[in-house]
Amino acid sequence: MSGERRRRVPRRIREQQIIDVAVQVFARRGYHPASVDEIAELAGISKPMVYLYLDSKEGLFLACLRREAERLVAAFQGAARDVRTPELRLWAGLSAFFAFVAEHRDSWVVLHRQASQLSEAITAEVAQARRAVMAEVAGLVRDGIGEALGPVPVADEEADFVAHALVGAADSLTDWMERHPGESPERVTRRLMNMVWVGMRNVLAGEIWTPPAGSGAPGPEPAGTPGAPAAPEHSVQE
Amino acid sequence: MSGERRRRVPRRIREQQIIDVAVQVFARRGYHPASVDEIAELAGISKPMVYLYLDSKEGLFLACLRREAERLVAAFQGAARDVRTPELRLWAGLSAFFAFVAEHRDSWVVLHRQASQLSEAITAEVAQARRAVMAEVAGLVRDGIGEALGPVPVADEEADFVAHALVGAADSLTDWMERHPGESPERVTRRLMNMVWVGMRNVLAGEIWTPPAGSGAPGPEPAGTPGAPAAPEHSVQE
DNA sequence: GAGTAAATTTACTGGTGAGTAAGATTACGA
DNA sequence: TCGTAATCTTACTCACCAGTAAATTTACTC
Repeated sequence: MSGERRRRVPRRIREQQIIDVAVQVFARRGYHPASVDEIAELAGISKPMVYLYLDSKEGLFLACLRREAERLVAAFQGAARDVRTPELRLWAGLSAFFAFVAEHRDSWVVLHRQASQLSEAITAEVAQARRAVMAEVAGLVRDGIGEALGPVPVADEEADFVAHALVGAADSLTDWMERHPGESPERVTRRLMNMVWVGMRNVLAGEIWTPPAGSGAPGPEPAGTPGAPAAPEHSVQE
Repeated sequence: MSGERRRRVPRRIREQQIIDVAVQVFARRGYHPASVDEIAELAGISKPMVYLYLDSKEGLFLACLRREAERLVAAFQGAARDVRTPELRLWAGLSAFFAFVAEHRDSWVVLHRQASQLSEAITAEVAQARRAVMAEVAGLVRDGIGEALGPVPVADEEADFVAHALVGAADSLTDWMERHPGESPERVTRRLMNMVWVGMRNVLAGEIWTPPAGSGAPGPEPAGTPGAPAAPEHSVQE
């Protein structure tokens, strides 16, 4: 066959190669079922190299986590930078998120789906990453709404609520995108923004929608609309 | 305590006891790190019993999955039944969901977080359960909007989009609830409904919100999509 | 071309956990 | 009372996999 001898490669590069493969394998199999042997083999290397460079399986996973999280956050912030209004920054951030996931599906799987049932350190890392994203989004929300709505005392709690809903929706829409390859990240973003933009303002300004009273529905009755009209009229001050 | 001899128990009951424990352990540790030995021990039973009744670790997990999914769907549908308008049904369904998660956190963890990186059969089961939930929600959305908006041609695709966003948001808000124990499921539901109700109509009626044109908007999409046939990239109708 | 540090390998250990064989014990009806 | 079917246990096997010891080879420097 080919006389292709396995060339030696400096540590930095090898590390990245290992992490590249590891992200794929972790995404494919999940943390525990993934074996270091397989990762080493796919990386065209022997197992002790992995341990020499990344310390342990957990260390390897942490490295994957950190690198991919950094990339995602960078994409998010990079898109939002240099954009004037907070509304547009939110748009840009979401758009970048969808584009990122569309292009680096493995990264997203590792970051999100796989990182639950792991040992302390990892769980902490993931939780921190998630908190960071939440904070970022919550900030955009707060700023965006603050500007659009004027000096309204926007409680952090409210912004946090909106951020959670937004991130969760975006995350879930990731699956939807997978089944609709024709959809561009921009289009998905537009739909999502359209879906929540007005509502965000409502929530942050205090709740407006209430479940129409009566009608064996759960909960107390604020008794706002007696006849339970199908669509509670919203203050859509666009 | 001491003199208490271990009574024999008929199969049906033992199975439920085993599943009870398994749900806890799977939720706590995750699928792979969970050991059948531990589950057996906590169930006050020896390992072969588990294999006799549930066939395998995978069978055990599947049993957990099926039971908890059934419970969740039952709660969801039970709440929506006997409610007149679709809008209220959606409200009732979401409310029931939040109440369920608040009360059976382990069930939700098993159903959602743990069920990703597993062998064929399990992945399929989970995917099916998720699809069922999505379909349910999408149906409510379509009906609710259809009634509120009159005879509008609501594409299934649009309803599916909204359903994904809704379910994802609800899922994520689960975490938010954990950090806000004072919040009742009803209140969370109200906020979420307030946030998306108007937007849903917008999305289903065709997109309204568009990123304001020009303004140095995010253009970080250099990679060629110039000839994209499916989605007109810059349909920024002002 | 030595000399040296970095890159890399072969060949192991030890522990853990899924799954099972073979049999012991209890309830329960005829 | 006795049989028998269901319930339950002890005591294994076997494979897989994280992690390591010790050496071996390559590249780079002087």
